[in-house]
Amino acid sequence: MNTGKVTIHDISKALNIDSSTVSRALNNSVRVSKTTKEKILAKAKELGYQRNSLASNLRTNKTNTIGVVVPRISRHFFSTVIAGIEETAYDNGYNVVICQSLEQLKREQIITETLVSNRVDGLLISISMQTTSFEHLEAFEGYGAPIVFYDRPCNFKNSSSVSIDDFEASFKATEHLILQGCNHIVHFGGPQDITLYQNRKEGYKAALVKHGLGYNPDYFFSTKLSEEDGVAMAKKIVKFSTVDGIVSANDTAAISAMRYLKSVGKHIPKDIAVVGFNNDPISAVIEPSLTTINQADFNMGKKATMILIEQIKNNRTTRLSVVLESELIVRDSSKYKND
Amino acid sequence: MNTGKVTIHDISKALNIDSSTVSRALNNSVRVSKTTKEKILAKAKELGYQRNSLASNLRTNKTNTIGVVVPRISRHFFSTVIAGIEETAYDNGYNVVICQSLEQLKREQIITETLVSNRVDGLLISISMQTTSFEHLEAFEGYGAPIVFYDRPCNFKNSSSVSIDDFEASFKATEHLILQGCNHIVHFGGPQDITLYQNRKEGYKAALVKHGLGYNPDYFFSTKLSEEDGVAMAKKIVKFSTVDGIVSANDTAAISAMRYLKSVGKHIPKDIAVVGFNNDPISAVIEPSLTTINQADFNMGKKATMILIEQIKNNRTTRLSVVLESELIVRDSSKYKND
DNA sequence: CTGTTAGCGCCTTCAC
DNA sequence: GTGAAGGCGCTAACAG
Repeated sequence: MNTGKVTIHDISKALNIDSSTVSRALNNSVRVSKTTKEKILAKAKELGYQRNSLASNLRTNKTNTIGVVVPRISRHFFSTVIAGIEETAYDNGYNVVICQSLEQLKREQIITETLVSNRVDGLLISISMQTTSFEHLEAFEGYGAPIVFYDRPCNFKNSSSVSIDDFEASFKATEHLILQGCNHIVHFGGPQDITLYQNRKEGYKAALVKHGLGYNPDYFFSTKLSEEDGVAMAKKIVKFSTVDGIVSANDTAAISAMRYLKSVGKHIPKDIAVVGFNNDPISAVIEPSLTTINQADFNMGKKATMILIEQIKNNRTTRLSVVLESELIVRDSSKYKND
Repeated sequence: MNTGKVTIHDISKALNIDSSTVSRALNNSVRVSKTTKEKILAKAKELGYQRNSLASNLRTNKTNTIGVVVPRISRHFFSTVIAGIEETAYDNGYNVVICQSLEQLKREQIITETLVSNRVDGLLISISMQTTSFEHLEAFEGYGAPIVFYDRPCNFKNSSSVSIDDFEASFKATEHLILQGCNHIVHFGGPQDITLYQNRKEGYKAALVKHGLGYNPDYFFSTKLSEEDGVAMAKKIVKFSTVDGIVSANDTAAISAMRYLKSVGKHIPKDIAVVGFNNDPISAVIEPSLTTINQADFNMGKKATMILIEQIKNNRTTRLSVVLESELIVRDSSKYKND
């Protein structure tokens, strides 16, 4: 085994075949005879040849790599999206570079600059919560790399986006509780300057109205949906003894609220039914009674990647906006009970 | 703004300065006058120049990039390790490429081949559960890239590893339960052909022996520690009405067992105390009574990266084995109760 | 301080 | 089917 700095020229010399032929053989070109191809492959293996993608990418001006920017990989929703991205990318012969912005604009800028300087063929990005301007993304268009936004859509030049219909998802969740017999449904809403959370609130309202329940402002909360917020809201609810349902705009608040409610003797879901978004399976192990709205996570990754690859291949950036259907997952809370 | 294919030569021509000087200026070399440096930087900005790292890396034969192979990013333990890796890498001017093996050898092989062909400067890897031979890692040594194993140590050439002392962690957990007054402690063990799980079992035994409780084979289970395994073991425990403590070799089994036990009226932690490894914070929201052994996750990432960078810089691969201390996190189950 | 020269490893016309 | 030649964009001697 060699020291590893083996190049096509080493193979070329060892075999007395020109390096261009070696290159062709290594790329499985049809214009090389089967016998020489075999000879070359054998020698390459013997010498421990390792292709240098830097050189080849420089020459061909493409990297077969997709850059992915994600706010935080540890969030269940995002790691599932990534799974969908990776599957689709690998199936189509692309590599994936995953980077976390940690919801910081500064980091997002550094990351995207690195991706640009490494000339990824395209970008999949869910922008950070701090991101309001998009100059750092212009460089991608600059060298012809298409951009697809996922989950957090953006109006940026000719870029496309894939997301879900928040209004519809929230509507579905609320209607589900109504059909279960809930009459006093609370909404744990997020910051109302974010479109996504506005839409979730509107979906909640629309479902109430449709079923003749009417919207009660006392039943609407707007917080950052943290663990603490969940507990605080649960405490308020205990005072409204009539509340029999919660539609939470995220999972964190839903779960911590449930936990608090149970600790004070409220039975879930008999007394109060809860719906959250994108619950980690681990919460289902512990709280099977928590109903979930699935944001089409895996499919979102697949769809976004498919669109991106299509644009890379056809060398164009046509604006495209895909809205995926959300899915209501109702768990069976009796799973472990009837043994 | 240009189409983006701007090179140093374009700047060179526009300014009538040689491209080598442009290159130096762009790299902030001291051997360029301040005035020309400013002129060059201004023109670069004006033309929308974007450095091509492919070319530069090819030339310098280094990429300033660390490859990271992780079994699964969605697992809380690993995503925390990654946070530690990223922080350390960025602070030292390195980029990070994260790849998931999904515990599959096949994928690990493909991933490492890509990392090699892209000539990462070093590798951080936690091998997949399927990995028993290491040929696919030889290419790294081949071109001089050091390897550091984290969490799952390996005897591979001159590579280093960073892990925790599983024996000590398990011992600590078991002793903790004993000191709480538990006399009949069960161990949910993993596959015993894996050293890690052997060590955890031995730590459990040693603590029992130290405190004069003795090891009872009926109290030891060996499974894959899945959710279903957790429930199945919990069911068995219910039959041993004496059991008052569980040391689980992972979190999944611990959590699902707890859930089952509670569903059949066992109170946690009064009737049965449970310790698991690396619980996701989400489980703490729902089950604060679950005690946790923290595998020094963030620090493991930091430490492994520091070692790797040190080896990259000094261009050597000295075998190093670092064992980090684990930490017992005892939660307060009354957190939400006394309101 | 700046220019000249050469080449990193690979691929791709263009010949033959 | 194979070889010769040139260059992707950048940097590192070596001069001056």
